[in-house]
Amino acid sequence: MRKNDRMEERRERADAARNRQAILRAAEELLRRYPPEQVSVERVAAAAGVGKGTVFHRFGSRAGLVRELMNERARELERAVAEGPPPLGPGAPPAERLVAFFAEVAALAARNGNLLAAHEHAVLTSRSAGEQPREAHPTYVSWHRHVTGLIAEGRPDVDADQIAHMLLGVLHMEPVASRLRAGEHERLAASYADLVRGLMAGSGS
Amino acid sequence: MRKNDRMEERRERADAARNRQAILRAAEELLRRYPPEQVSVERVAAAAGVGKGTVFHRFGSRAGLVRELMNERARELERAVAEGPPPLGPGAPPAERLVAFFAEVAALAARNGNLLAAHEHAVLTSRSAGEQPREAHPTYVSWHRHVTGLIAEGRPDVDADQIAHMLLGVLHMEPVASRLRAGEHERLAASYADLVRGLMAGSGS
DNA sequence: AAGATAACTGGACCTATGGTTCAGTTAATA
DNA sequence: TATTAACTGAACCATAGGTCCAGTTATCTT
Repeated sequence: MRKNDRMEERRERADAARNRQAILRAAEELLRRYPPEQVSVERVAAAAGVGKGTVFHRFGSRAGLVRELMNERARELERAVAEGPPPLGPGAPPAERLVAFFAEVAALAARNGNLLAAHEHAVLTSRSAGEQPREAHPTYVSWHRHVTGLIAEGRPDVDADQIAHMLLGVLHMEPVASRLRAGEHERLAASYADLVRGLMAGSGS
Repeated sequence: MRKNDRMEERRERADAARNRQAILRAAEELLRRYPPEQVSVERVAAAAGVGKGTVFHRFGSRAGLVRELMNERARELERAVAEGPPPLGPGAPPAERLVAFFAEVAALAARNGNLLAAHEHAVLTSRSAGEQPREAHPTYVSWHRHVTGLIAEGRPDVDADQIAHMLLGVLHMEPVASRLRAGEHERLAASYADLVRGLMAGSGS
């Protein structure tokens, strides 16, 4: 029921949009080069050329900032999964869709260095109480639903919900993440494939 | 090359040993009842009836304290795995040993509430640089070696090392951990069994 | 175009917490 | 009982997330 695009525009002033981008890009750059615990909000603000208050005004908290960064990255994959060509998109058998999905996720994680670790770090060091845990993150929810659905399709006898959590959680493991940062995402994808194919092929016992 | 037990005793004065226990038990109790971020070192010290400096003198850092707590818990399982009766101990086929191992680990984690999360939290919030990451923890190394060996035994064609990291990492997932805290460790164990049996039954493709 | 309005900005300030220091205390040894 | 080395704990420090608010500025209204 909004009048037009100008009303939309009014939501964010031109200078605010500029600073928003500057902050996001600065955070991205710093996180690419340093471990999360060395990237304080203040440092991000300085690199973006704004005050610390601005960052908190726009993003609410450190966690909010990192979350925004993750959303940016995850949107593309989300679309490919929902409506792209098989095996990632609809049409292929569930086992192959899962294998493709995890390969894609691994590649995404590898391309984005410390982002996952940064999110973990941000959630854990957030002092404002209202911080949502990782599993409430829209992207996580969406991925989890996708994986759960595919598992259930191929293996109606297992606890798909739980196993989906387990498989997705792997990305947050430090030993896994460090290899990801080193670019070895194909190795992770291969192991995902072994696990998933084994699971989907198995029967009630 | 030590002379006798008394020399051993000299390493820790009677009052120190008492306080050491008091600190450990206080931390344990607090972690059972509150999430890790609400259990500051100072609060532990107060509950144990000692000063904060004492805690740091004995354990080096927050992470050191939690690590000690974890070691206490893990020792028993480690022994059962190395020399206990099958299927946990030697003698059973690798797939069954893995299933038994993960069931045991899940039960251990469930019994100890927030300990795993606390360790994660401690490592991440530690400000002293020298903190070892989780995968350098002796217990983790030992578990990882065990799992790697069993996987390799049954499936020489997969990346056992990597998959072992993935399977062990599951315990640190927040959605998994929260269910664990709620006592649902059998559900986790069942899913572990599904994954492991599928993996171990599968062949090269 | 000018005034009104609401949003944006940024730096001073607050607070929590992990960690350090060191002078005094006390258990073990000879 | 004297000596010594370890233990203790309270005051202190540094850092980083988060809050505040007075001044600024884009956008809307008339």
